Amino acid sequence: MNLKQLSEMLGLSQTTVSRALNGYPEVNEATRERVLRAVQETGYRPNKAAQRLATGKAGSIGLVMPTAPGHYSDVHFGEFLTGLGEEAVRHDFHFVIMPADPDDEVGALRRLAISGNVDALFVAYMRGHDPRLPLLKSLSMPFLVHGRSFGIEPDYPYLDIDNEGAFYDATRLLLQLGHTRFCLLNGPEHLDFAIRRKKGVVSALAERGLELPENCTSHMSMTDEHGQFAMERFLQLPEPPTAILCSSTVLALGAIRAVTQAGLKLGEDISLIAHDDVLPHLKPENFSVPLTTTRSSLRAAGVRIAERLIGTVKQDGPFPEQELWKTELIVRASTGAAPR
Amino acid sequence: MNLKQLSEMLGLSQTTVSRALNGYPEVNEATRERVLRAVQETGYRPNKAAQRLATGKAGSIGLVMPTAPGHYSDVHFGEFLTGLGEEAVRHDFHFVIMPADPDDEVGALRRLAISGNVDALFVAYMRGHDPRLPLLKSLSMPFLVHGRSFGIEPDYPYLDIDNEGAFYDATRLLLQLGHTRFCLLNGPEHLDFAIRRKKGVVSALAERGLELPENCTSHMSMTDEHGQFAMERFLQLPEPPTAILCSSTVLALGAIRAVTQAGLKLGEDISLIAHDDVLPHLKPENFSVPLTTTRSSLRAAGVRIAERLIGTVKQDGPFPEQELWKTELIVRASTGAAPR
DNA sequence: GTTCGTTGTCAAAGCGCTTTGGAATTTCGG
DNA sequence: CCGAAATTCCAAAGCGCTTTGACAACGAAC
Repeated sequence: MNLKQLSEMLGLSQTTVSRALNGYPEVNEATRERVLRAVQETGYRPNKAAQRLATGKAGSIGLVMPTAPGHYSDVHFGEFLTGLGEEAVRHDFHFVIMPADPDDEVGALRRLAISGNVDALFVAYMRGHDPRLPLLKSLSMPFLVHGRSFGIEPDYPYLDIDNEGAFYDATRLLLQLGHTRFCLLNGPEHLDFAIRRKKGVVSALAERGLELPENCTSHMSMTDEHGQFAMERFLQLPEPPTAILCSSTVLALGAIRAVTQAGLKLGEDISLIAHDDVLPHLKPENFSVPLTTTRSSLRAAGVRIAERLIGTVKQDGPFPEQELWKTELIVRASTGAAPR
Repeated sequence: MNLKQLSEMLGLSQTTVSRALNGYPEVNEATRERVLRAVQETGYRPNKAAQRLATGKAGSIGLVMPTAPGHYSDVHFGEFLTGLGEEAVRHDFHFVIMPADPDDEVGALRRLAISGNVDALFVAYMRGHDPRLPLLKSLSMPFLVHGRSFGIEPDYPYLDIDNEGAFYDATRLLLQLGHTRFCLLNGPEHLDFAIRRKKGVVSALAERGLELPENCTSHMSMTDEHGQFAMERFLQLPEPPTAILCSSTVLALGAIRAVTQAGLKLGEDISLIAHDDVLPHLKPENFSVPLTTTRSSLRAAGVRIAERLIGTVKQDGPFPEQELWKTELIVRASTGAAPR
């Protein structure tokens, strides 16, 4: 069933039917009623490809999903996507997901953009000096960035959380509890959030005249295995840390395993604060020792990003170009006074 | 840059350029070279919407992502998607993801299908007597199902793992170890895999004249919280179980917490076997007591499904219509002889 | 009774691509 | 050197939709 058939069936022209469907005013209410009823009965749906070809829009936002053999799927990605989806479904938008090797993000993004398949672009996993940003700016297509790119003038639309502030606050709390030997379990070194979180820790320590030694920070993709591995290394240092900052509850899962296996008590021998993306399957309050966390819902960020992006495409704006969300520091049992 | 401009630039007709690009034989090699070079230089890419309109194909497979406020994002979904993506990227295919309320799966699927935006459909989270199956069959569009639908003649293309066999084998192992009191921590009741796994357990027990009482099975979405909650209930039964079967390592995570908090020893007081989808962030060998599991990689299934689906669209077939993968039963430390 | 807005409708052009049916050119056997 | 076959290219139609510009039909206004 296409427009032509439908209009013939109704004895109307395609124009009139199209207008009736798209809510144009210059069509008789009775006629519109009749058309709408026919659509109900026949189950007619406009062909999106044709619609896109004609209008240049088709209600889709594009994103690149990093994937490759050997590349870990990221729990955080799924959670974020759910948030995007939750909002998109309300507007009958969909996503075009282009899987791409992480080494070819720029190429994939360009292909996606000029494929004429999407109305707007979304990018995440920002890096320092991210090469996608110049591309995006040159593309004359709406886009929105989750995170920011350290080292590049923030003159692009983004939504980010205050990573630096979060880890600054967390570090200060641990300092107040008397800790002096810190370690940081961070995400991959090149990623923007990792850079900023480290910065937060370093500057809080600096205020007390302390440093974060190179061998007390570890950068890795955020799996529990990596967390355990790194924590084991930390515990073997000549002066092992008493305070741990951790970029994800997933990392914390592994790190805590290492702590326990070393016969240490979390919240007594070792204090730990993790960043909590509010992953539904991994709640900090459910850890055997409930975790003190800096919290910001990844999913909520997804919802908001979809909202802004869709709004931009539909020209519902204006939206704030930049948003920086504060995180909450929630104290639970994994932090305690430094052992003496 | 579009075809017309490109062809004018080259002094050729659109036809010739199009043919040169799409590998048709009736074009001079020298001409083809020239066209290809021009494409390189200009960065020309065909408009997918136009291509789709003209050919009816555009290299995309559609899937519905269940999502709603309050609906848990599912780790398994992300992992599976990564597998799909890994294969799709090799063929320059992409996904169109339509988010939809779980209550409106059928409607969303229909909309996606007749939107003219996808070449093939993929569905997962199959239920018993799944209403999407009749729809899919009536749609005259290639599709592939992950899982099966209990109660419907399996005359549709699917890829599934042998859920019943897996849990049958796991139960037998526990029986051989002398266990007699079993509990099953299962996924949502209406889902096909849950139905079959339960069936596997029940039939293995039946062979020994045992039953699985109603209050010894629990159906819920697979988060660690639910796992813990259900396990706590099981442990309060008048005759608590010594053997646990568990539909996911995520559930196991919570269940084990409950076991530990009850002061029981895993692998001694309680034996547990979980199904392992090979989630990279949750490896059974990394549990404090390494987990005995039935294993089948969800990601590998994703790769295979994409391979078949893309092959079908490209008419590369023939592919087997149905595939049933065996799982591996891997014994680790979480299973031991029944306590006496 | 003519003119002028309104209102409801339509025919046709155009979006960027593929593909059909033919035309122009080249090749080659006889 | 001619006619047929093979090669190389082109003009135009068509995919399903939106949108522009125009046209009847109808009162209202002069």
